[in-house]
Amino acid sequence: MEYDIKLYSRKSELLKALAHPIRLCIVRGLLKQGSCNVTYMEECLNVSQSAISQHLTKLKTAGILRSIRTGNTNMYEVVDAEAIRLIVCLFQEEGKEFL
Amino acid sequence: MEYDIKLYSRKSELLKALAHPIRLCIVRGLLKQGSCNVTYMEECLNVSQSAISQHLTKLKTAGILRSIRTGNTNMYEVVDAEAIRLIVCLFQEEGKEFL
DNA sequence: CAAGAATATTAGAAAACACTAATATACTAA
DNA sequence: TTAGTATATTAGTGTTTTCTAATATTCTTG
Repeated sequence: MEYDIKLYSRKSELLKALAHPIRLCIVRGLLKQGSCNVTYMEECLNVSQSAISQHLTKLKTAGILRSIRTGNTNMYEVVDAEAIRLIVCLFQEEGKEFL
Repeated sequence: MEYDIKLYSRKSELLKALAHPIRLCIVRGLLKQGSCNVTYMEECLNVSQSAISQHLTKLKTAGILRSIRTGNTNMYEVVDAEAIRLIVCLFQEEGKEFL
């Protein structure tokens, strides 16, 4: 049992970033529908604007999402391949497709 | 973006349980070598006995590990299929085998 | 320009986490 | 039975997380 701190810290940072029901739903939702803006998420998830925004910031800081501003709205999308793999794995039920 | 709270909470609990470098190392180590006891982990990871024990408890509570007591020592092993899938996915590097 | 819409940021409080130090429990062996 | 070994539990403390409420920033539009 080798403890490569760097490796395990990096991997667990990824897990931590995803380890919240709202963030998990956001990332999976984005994977399913490509991209969307903050207000839409706010309405769907029924969570305050500030809370959503803070979760998005966390996901962005972790390198999982990026945002593209178009005028007044900010579209988010998933960009981290490892996160995508993980989500797909996490939600693949035996015998079912994910997307 | 449907927010099935139950589903996402359950999944994020699993992620949270794994989202710590020491716990991640423990679970992956156990996957690699089948099972091992607390003292061994303590020495390998160079973490205090109490800390290890507390992490193990957390993993056990999450249903990821179980322990089998034999006399004086407690052997732990991974029992959660979903956790195994996740770890394998997380550590599979492109083009490489995991185990 | 003024008002409104979309989003981000900040401050602060409550809860959860992770560690240490100390102690408890349970078994083994002299 | 006493000492030692392996592990668990508890209490306490500092840190991190997550939320709300308030405010700030940026754009758009009348």
